[in-house]
Order: sequence, then C-alpha cells, then structure tokens
Amino acid sequence: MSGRALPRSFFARDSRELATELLNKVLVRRVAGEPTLAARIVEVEAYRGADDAGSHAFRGRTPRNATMFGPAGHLYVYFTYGMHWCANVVAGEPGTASAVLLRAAAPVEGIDVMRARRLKGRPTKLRDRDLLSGPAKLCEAFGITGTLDGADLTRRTAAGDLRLLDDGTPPPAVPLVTRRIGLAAGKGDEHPWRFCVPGDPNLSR
DNA sequence: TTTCGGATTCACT
DNA sequence: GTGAATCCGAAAT
Repeated sequence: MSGRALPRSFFARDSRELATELLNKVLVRRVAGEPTLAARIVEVEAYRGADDAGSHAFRGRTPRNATMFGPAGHLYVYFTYGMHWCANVVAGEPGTASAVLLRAAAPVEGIDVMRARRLKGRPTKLRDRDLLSGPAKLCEAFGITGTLDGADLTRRTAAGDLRLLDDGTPPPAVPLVTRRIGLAAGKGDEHPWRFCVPGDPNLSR
C-alpha cells in the first residue's frame, strides 16, 4: 500500500469536517515481522467535547478520555461492553476534546491476518465484508487495544507504525449522512454526525 | 465502596 | 428480533 501520510494539519480541524475527509483514506498498520494491514475507511462518526452529550468528553477530562484533550492526529482507544475496543482519531485544537470514531472499513491488504484475528478459533465463516464492518471488529482485526491509546498517527511509534494514508482516492462527493449509532435517546443521538461511503458493502449493520 | 450502564458483537429463535 | 457475554469508568451512596 502506498500513499501520502497525512500530516498533523490534516487532523487539526472540526471533527465533523475531518470525519467526511477521512472517508476513503487508508488505515495502515505495519509491525516488524508481520504482514502489513491496510483498509479503506468507509464509515465514521464525529464526536465533540463540550456540547455533545454523546461524547466521552462531555463531562470533562478524566484519565480515560485524556487523549481526546490532547493534540490532533493521535489515536483515542477505549474499552467498552466488557470486551470490545474502539478507536478514534483526535481532531481539532488541544482542549476541544473532539474526535472521529472509526466505524467500518474495506479490507485491502493483510486479509488473512484480519480474518484469523476476527475468528479467534470460532468455526464460523467470515466474508471479507464482515471483517471490518463495525468499530470493535475493525480494532480486533487490526490488533488495536488500549496499549495504542495515545499513539501518534503522524509518526512511527514503538508499538509499530499505524498511519492514515491518502492514496489519491477522494472522499465521496456526497457522503451518506445519518444519526450516530448506539447512543441512548437524548444523549446525543439526535446529531446527524455519522458519515459513510454510500452503498459500500462494508458498512456496519 | 457500590451501582450502573455502555460509541458492540454474536449466536440463536 | 432478542438476549448474553463480560469489564471498567464514573456517578452515586
């Protein structure tokens, strides 16, 4: 997978704008001695700190959400439902606590590794389109856990190399926009801040 | 210190 | 379509 690594300036803007721009960008994970993993992002959600009841940062900074309050271009990883990890890209200026949840992607490279991680020995079959079609699925397939919370997406890190690349594919001219998934009624679910590549088979649910 | 519920997924009906 | 799995952060006590 080749392309231009996205610089810090790309991430340092409003999370809703960043969300639409992340569509069709390529997430790449390189770890020494392992096959490269690559996937095209097809579904994201924007979250904001102060005025977004659906955001982990709504009630202010805590040890858990500290990464969201830091500089853009870092990965905010959190654990939920007692078993799942989800990953966000931090947006905006430090202190705004905004981020973009990576919800689904299309597998591009390293598909066998992704499938093995997703199956975890289960006897079921998984189509390619089921490998990354949800925020926790994406993390499982990419091996993203809490140890990568705070990782800088614009630099090589000790944990390996996790980057976002622009391979020249533009975001969709007209993204599919819906309400965000999984939020309780009245807790930010009213905002239409989910953005998708229209018609993509790898979308969640 | 206890309680509550979650930015989900999967197996099963 | 429904329910179980399963842990932790944060609010409530």
